[in-house]
Amino acid sequence: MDDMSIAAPLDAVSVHELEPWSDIDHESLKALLASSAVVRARRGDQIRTDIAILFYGALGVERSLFNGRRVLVSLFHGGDLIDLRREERPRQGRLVALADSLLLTLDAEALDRAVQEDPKLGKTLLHHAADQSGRTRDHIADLAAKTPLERLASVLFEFRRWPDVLAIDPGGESLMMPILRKDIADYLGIKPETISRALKRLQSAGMIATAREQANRILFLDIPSMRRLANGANPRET
Amino acid sequence: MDDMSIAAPLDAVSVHELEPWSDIDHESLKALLASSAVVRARRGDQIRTDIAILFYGALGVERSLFNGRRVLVSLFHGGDLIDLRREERPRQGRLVALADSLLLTLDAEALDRAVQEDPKLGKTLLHHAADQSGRTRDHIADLAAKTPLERLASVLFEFRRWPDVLAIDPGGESLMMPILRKDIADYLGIKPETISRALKRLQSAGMIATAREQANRILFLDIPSMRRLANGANPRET
DNA sequence: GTGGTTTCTTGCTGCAGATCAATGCGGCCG
DNA sequence: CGGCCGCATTGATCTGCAGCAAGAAACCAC
Repeated sequence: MDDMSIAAPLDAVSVHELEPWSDIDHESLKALLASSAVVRARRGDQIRTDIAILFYGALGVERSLFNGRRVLVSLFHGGDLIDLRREERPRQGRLVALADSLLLTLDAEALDRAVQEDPKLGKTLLHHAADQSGRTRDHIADLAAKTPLERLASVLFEFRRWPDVLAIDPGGESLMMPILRKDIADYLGIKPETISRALKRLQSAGMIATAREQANRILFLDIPSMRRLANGANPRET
Repeated sequence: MDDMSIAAPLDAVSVHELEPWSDIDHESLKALLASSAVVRARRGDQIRTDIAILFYGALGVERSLFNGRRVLVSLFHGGDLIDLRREERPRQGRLVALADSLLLTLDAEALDRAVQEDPKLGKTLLHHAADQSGRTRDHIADLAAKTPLERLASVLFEFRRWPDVLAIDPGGESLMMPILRKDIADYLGIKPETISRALKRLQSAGMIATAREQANRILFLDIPSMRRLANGANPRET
């Protein structure tokens, strides 16, 4: 991993506190951790691992086209299990940190063994895979058919589900933007300028507000309208 | 399944001739087929099954937004194994036939059993899943960052890999458009008119030609340029 | 603190693709 | 054989986002 440092070793107990992994048998987790490494990544670092558990932060799979065009194919947040073993041709996608992150890199064989020993782990993994494939389909629908305004509303709801973001405001009435405008733009297939303008439109429509003194904090004022918008309703119809 | 008819039963031998399934042990396949139904679907039919092997034709997962906007989230072709069991919320996607198709609907439990008995089947399934997730990522990159011209070039290469299409011209120097313009458009996130115009541009650029007397047949004239275009090179740079 | 760098916002302009509308083409059925 | 219906094409116009550039704000290192 580029420019990444190995952080203080993590013990099974603290991983246990991470919501999605809390029901895994303590011993299985411990064995798995024995083959793992805790890694701290800073924004911009590339991460060269096939399998990882993201503890907190934000990662993305990045692809570059000619003319400097860049796409973020998918986003990962705290609690996600990332498994890129299936990735076809190499060079087609790089895993990069979009925010300062803490993650656990796992050994493929150790994971396979742990799954065999603890059926609950297998179930958790499967559930995560299903969740991620669902997110992927949602994302395709966003990219194929939605306006920038709708895409932004959609991604704001996505952020609202991120545990890191939730932790700051469990009520869910506000969120801190977890990644840069540029990265949101590359994820949504639009330009940062368009994000700015779309945020302004959401404000003047009374759906959101920005917190004074915290420009990067978004307050949700009208969640039902936002939801309709995110689902592809015409803004004039809401 | 709407408006679908059960076709004459298929025997293991004929499924065996389908390329991706040819290395599966004959007995495993036979057991699996015992729990299956061969179904013929016409263009437009909705298919209500979680698991199917597509024999020939074209299927797509369709989503509808408000304002009549429609997205084809993914496309399947002859030889594909379709497994929608993981599909999250229902109503979010429907499996529909985009061309007259012949498929084998499978029983989930029988498939699981067959996988346990024949490791090769499991390997084949995994390979297919990896292939499809790769296609999905390619598709996201297309939607997020490519121009309509590039998207069209990209989907033409995708069609060129379809066995049905290949069967007509094994050399791969031409193809019959396997699905309607409207469906291609909904898959690429553009309008049918734009497809027409993009095809014309590819013609005047000398990359393709249409066969006389067969308007729907595309002849590839300059595959390297097409490939560069599909990969996101600027058309002026090719 | 201060200076420099990166990120975000705002204004202006141009153009690619959507939209609307008309025509062309082909298959199918009476 | 002729008429109809669905699909594809072509043309003309409109609009929303990209592109570019300047300025403001936030962030970082020192």
